[in-house]
Amino acid sequence: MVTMKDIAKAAGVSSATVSRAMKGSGYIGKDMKTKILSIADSLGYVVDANAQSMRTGTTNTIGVIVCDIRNSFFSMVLMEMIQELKESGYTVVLGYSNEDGATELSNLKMMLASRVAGIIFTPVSNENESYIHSLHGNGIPILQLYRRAYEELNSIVVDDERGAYLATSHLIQNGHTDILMLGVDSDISPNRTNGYMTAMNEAHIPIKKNLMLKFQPNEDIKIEVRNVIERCRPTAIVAGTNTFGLDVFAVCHQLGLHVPNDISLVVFDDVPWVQSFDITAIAQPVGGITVTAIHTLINWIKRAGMENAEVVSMKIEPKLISRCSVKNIRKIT
Amino acid sequence: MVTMKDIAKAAGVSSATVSRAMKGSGYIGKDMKTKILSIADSLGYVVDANAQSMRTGTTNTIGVIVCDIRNSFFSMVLMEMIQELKESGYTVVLGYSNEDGATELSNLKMMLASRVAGIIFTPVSNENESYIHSLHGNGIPILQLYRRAYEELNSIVVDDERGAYLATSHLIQNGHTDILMLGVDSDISPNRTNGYMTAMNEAHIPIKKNLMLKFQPNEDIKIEVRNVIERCRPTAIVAGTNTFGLDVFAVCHQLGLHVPNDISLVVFDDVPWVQSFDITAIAQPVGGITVTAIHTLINWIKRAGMENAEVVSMKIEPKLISRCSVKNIRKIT
DNA sequence: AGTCGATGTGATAACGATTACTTTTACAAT
DNA sequence: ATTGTAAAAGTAATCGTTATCACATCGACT
Repeated sequence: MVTMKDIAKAAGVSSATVSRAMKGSGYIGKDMKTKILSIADSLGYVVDANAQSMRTGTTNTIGVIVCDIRNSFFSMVLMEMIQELKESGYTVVLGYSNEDGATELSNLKMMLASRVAGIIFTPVSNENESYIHSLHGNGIPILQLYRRAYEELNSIVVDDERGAYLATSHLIQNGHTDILMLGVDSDISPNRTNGYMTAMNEAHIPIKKNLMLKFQPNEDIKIEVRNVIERCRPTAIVAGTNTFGLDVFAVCHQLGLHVPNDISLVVFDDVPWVQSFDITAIAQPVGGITVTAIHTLINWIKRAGMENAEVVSMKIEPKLISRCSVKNIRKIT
Repeated sequence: MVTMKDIAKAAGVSSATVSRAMKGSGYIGKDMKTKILSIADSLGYVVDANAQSMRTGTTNTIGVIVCDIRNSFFSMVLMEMIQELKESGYTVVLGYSNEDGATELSNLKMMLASRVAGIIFTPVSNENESYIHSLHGNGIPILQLYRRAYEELNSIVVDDERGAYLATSHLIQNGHTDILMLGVDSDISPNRTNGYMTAMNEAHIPIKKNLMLKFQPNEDIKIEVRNVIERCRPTAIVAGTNTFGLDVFAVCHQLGLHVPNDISLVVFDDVPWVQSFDITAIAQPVGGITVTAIHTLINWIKRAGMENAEVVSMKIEPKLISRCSVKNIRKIT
């Protein structure tokens, strides 16, 4: 590898001058600068980011941990983040927690070893609290995205409760009362089922416990959903994640049920397959929220040292996108 | 941040001893080792991977560049890779080329700056040849995955031509002759349409040029597909990527056509939505190929210095998974 | 003429972990 | 008692970059 020393030798100057030419900082002669840059270019010089960060004590690396890449929603989020971070000059170190706390922890440790300048992650649970705190104590800005497991940490989330409320209300407005809610079971966000309950209560529809279920985010729920559909015959379903929505379709296919004629469906997250199959969806604003998250984090990084005591906790409004997967079954009056 | 020096001071030894205790290499007393490790633990010590790599001249970082994360297939590939690399002790730096050569190049440069130990990527085109060569010249093992843009570089790909052949043959066996091929247009892999042609020729079915199309991998092909379907009324479609498959469904929905009754469909890549909607698919073996790719790359890294002149170029067999999206329209004889 | 300040460059010391080399210690073999 | 040898631990240099300090040059102004 070509180093600054090599360039210095070729240009007949010291490596300090080469450094100044590269960064454009400090006093550097105009001619010398162009000369050095052209030599560097011809030798194929590339900075050693590791050496750079060791000397400066800072890196331009951001750690990102996603909980589930199979869920297209998180793929979209990841894509947006990478693009935005790259534009801001950051390198992304990627971890994958697979909804598992221990894996999340080992990823966090790896990122600390890489001396990341900040971390964005979708927490799996709140079981890594002490470690997260030690990171925070080390001055590493941490941002929770889409889930808020740690109250005292910065977070940007979508109002899931509101989303479930919108979905359920929409179904109620279309005449449905036997609505199956496939919620996410997690000590972090029991919110989606709350929204369901609010909408049902508001419409004075009694809630049947058999129709309000909670599952692990990465659970295969086909068998249970099939049982519920056969036993309770709901006329509509709210799928709390888009993978749950896929499972619903698989079950409907097994049972010969058609959406929306036999059963209506609203799905969380407006991902490509949901769009192509024209499914009514609760859209979480991926683009906006992601860019906001990145810029927020970068701001925290830049004013390191300043105590940013205030915990930022943003909550973003989801939208219902009405498409063709909901049938109006209201009796004509 | 806690350094080895801090631990050394606390333990009353030199930092060299601390280093030996950490690595377990060289001569180190048993008691001293446990003592040092416990002190390190209580102080919350974490190695500085940057300092480590500067000193040793090697990193345990692998660069991964994906071309399209929206395509669930690549999400699955990425997920597998991260898990496998993590198990092998590597850190992943992620780049996203978005099917764009210039973006690919800037990602490659970033990775060189990070002094990655190796690169796995799905090339966009062969336009970055000279830069790729310079990386190779710098002794960085590079592996092309799923696409082979650079002949002289190691590659692991699936036999796309064979996949298209399987898909087309399957449709022909089910009585279809007017088969629309939605291929991928790229100077890298014109193979999928080749397989289509082979199958058609074998069955002595004349190929209509209107039915053999090529598109950019990330192109929105809905309008063109709609036009072709309306004009040519094919009875079956081979979607060369699963995003093309989604577009086909969107168009069918617009036109009121149902799969498989009105039109049959075979899709490339056995991703979650394809499984849930019970679509006949050409499955590329994600798990196997990915693990193979990782291990291959790690082997190259480990025996750096040895000239590994032979270019590894693996081609893996795709499989047709027969499901419910193909209708048998053969006349009963 | 002499002082000041602005500018250009060199020399050098870190950053934190590793390692070749050296020193010390312990203990066995002669 | 002396030498030999292996284990344990210390010393210091090194990786590539950059920040700090020092030095030199030049023009301008009192």
